[in-house]
Amino acid sequence: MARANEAVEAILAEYADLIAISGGDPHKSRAYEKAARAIGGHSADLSTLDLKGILGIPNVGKSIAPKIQEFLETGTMRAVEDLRARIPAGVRQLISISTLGPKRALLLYRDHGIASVEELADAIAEGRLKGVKGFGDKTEENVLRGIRLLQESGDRVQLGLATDLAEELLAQLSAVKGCTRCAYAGSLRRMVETIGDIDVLVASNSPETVMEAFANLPSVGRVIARGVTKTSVRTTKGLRVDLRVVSPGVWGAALQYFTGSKAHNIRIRELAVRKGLKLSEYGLFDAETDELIVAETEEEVYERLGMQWIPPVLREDRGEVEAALGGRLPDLLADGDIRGDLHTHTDLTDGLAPLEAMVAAARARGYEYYAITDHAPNLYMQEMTDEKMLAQREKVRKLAVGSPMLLLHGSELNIDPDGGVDWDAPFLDEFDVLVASVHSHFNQSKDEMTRRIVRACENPHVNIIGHPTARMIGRRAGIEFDLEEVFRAAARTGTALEVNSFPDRLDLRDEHIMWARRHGVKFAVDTDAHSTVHLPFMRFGVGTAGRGWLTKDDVINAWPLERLRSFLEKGRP
DNA sequence: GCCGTTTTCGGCCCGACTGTTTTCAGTCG
Repeated sequence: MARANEAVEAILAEYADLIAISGGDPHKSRAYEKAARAIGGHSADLSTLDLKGILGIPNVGKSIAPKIQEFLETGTMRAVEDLRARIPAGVRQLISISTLGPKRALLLYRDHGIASVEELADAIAEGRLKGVKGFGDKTEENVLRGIRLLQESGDRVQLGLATDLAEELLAQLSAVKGCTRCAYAGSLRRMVETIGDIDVLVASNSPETVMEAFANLPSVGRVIARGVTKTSVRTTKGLRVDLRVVSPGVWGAALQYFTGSKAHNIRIRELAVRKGLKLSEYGLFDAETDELIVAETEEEVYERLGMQWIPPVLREDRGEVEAALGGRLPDLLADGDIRGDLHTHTDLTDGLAPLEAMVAAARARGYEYYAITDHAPNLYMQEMTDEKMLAQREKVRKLAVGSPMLLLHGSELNIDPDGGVDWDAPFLDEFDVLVASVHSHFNQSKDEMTRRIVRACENPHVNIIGHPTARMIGRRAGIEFDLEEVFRAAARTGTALEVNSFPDRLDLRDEHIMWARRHGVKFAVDTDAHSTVHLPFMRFGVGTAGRGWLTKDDVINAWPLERLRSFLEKGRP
């Protein structure tokens, strides 16, 4: 269920952007940015807090707190409305283009009247920015690349956002009289990394009632189309949702059909045809007599076609049909298989929650073990020191006493341009687990980058390569390296590759996971949590791992402690 | 605008990279 925090975080972040674009005090902009982040990561739901409680959130003071209250009570923030009136939404979109910040966005708008990404693309294409201060050939090229990335993601939203919205809709729909079952289908059910629209399926004998209730849900902004079996709407946040209502008797066939993928369904239907059958969203039929054979559950449909039921995350026509026919589907990693999280942060660096809160939240998830891996000193902005790290270790050791959950003390190291990491061997020796990630120098040549990561794998202290491609979905393409060579090195050296569960990373991605697995690579499905509220992101990592065909044997944090321990030793003396 | 203290206002993540304005502003992590 979505909390009030997310909406407040979004509007404060927007205000921060608008201040920056309008040429306001950069520190003020930064203050709103910090407040937005703190609220997004705050463990309590804002709507349960009074003014005093709101003021208790770090970086929220006597100016921002009343604005939050205003927003919670009225749904708007006057200060933001005022700036929105002066700066078109399209101008704000300009700064989501990588390499384009508030200064140049302001210049483009004020001096050249460019008020949207499309207008900027046109202006560059028509050469209207030639000679404009700050826009040389290289800059134009970078901006165009940024625009392409943005346009490729189009109207798609990240998996996390779509999941929150879909679950909220399902909760509301299931309360509607006459709704006997409801679920989301489509790319969301397959846990694809970005979602174009949400497909919701309802089983009901009174479709009109359900359609009527759906069109009037609070999160629905506009009804695009309304028919007997299908209603399409756009939510207040701009995401398209298609609702389909079917009779309860054909639930399984409909769910199978609307889950897709298209390629998977084509394969399944061909299979049906060869067996003298016909499959549609209304059921599996005898092709000759049109007699209904099965339709009520997905399991029956797959079974009648002579195959195992296929988990939705596998339905991409990437070999799952053959495997299901042969009874060889993998026993996929499931949420319940995860025994611990091996990559998390606290407020000692850029996290938002103190160590104790993170540990308590992890314990509440029932983990057997849990690693704290704050940033290492070479990421200078985090201001980590040996002393701070050692003091944290003391705290971790004390917290661990008497705890049923084992605490591991680690760090997220920075892989430098040559493949080296922070600290020397004696200092590294004292950690329980070490993640190493690329945080800088993203533009090295492919060869240099490959050598860099292979060297990190070869480091006997490095257990996990964090977010291996360093991509940010819709914002930054990943770094480029020779995947084969890195996968071979990871397998050879006993270095796990991370499946980072953060919805804007999901890194490695599904195809890369499949590929790496064939080389015998092991994986760590981690959240990279910077707050207690990020720990549940684990489900997105598990979904992505499933899309990559991983079983619990492939994932080191699904292993019993002793097996994990021995992996982490990595043959060190 | 927040924070912390020097309790009343000054500092705010610090360093690197990139492209271009050839001496540094803008952007990023």
